[in-house]
Amino acid sequence: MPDPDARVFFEFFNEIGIIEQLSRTLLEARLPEGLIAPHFTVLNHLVRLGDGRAPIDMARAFQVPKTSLTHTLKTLQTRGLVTLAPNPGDGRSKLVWLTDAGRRLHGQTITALGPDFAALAEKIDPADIAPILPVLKAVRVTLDKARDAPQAAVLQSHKG
Amino acid sequence: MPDPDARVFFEFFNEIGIIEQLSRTLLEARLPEGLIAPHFTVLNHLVRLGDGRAPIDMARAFQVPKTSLTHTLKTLQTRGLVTLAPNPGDGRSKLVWLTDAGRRLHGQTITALGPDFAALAEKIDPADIAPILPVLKAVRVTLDKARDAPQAAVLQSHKG
DNA sequence: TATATTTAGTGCGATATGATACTAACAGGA
DNA sequence: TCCTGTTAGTATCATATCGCACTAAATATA
Repeated sequence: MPDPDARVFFEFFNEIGIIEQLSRTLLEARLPEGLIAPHFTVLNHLVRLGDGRAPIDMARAFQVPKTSLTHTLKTLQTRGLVTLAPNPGDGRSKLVWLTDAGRRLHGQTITALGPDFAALAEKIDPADIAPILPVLKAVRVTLDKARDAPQAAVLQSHKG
Repeated sequence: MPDPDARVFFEFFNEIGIIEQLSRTLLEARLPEGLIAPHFTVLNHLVRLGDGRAPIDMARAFQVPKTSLTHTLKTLQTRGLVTLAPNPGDGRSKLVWLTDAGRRLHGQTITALGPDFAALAEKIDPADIAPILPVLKAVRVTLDKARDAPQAAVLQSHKG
């Protein structure tokens, strides 16, 4: 690691990884027994962007293999948090809909996280967080494009 | 999510999660078949902080259950990247040592990531990343303390 | 239209993660 | 020293992740 630029990114991704793990643990402490972060991610996606979406589109959005999403959706379906219906526009596909229980659980989880974020806000000034959001977004978009760009084959996995 | 402060943190953790996944995919594309991010994390920890460490200390450092680390170490051991020896100072414990192959693989992986980081540096100015590292570190430390603080029992999982 | 290719979803198997429960070893107090 | 509680590691089991291969449906091409 002789290159100082590379070192900065290396440390950046290291911090990202640790924070992701800590925040995931926090989220999962607020979810009902047996539900983990990926389940909430699906609910959150459907609430924020609207339900009635195809699993394949969600798998792409989350950058996970479609087999993983199939499994996640099966658990959510079993617990009555989403329903899967045929996609009228494409016989191969399905559409995922939130149930009332799913929508309710999402709201309850957000509510349960409120005190945690309030406590965090006492230690970390949100005004320090807001300005770094655009940087994070730029990194995310760049990594995302690199993954999709054909010429950046080196960055591609065989997920899909 | 009525509280604007909470919203900032929510979006922050959302970006963190996505970047973590994309960067993990990138790292794993640079690792040999069958090795994934947690394996590299162990090698990196031992190279940077020195080997001859007890598994329990590493489990705490990574915030993973010790059973998960046992499994990770078993794979690294099978592939000849680390060795496990008795801990002379504690009969219950062991010490993890890097093999030459393990140290070599770590270096090779860093080298392999060089071009990726160089490409990233063309899109994202490292000078924009450096100043946010202290903020990320502050968030990480705060979450970490919250997890350990007894009075913040709500933040605690039952990992350990 | 007929055929070939691509795509959405899933079954299956291998590996990973983590909760529970256990053993062996350490540590503190009587 | 003995006893009690704690701690490090692991076996086991349930669930999660994801690559591979398959089916059915859509799309492209001849």
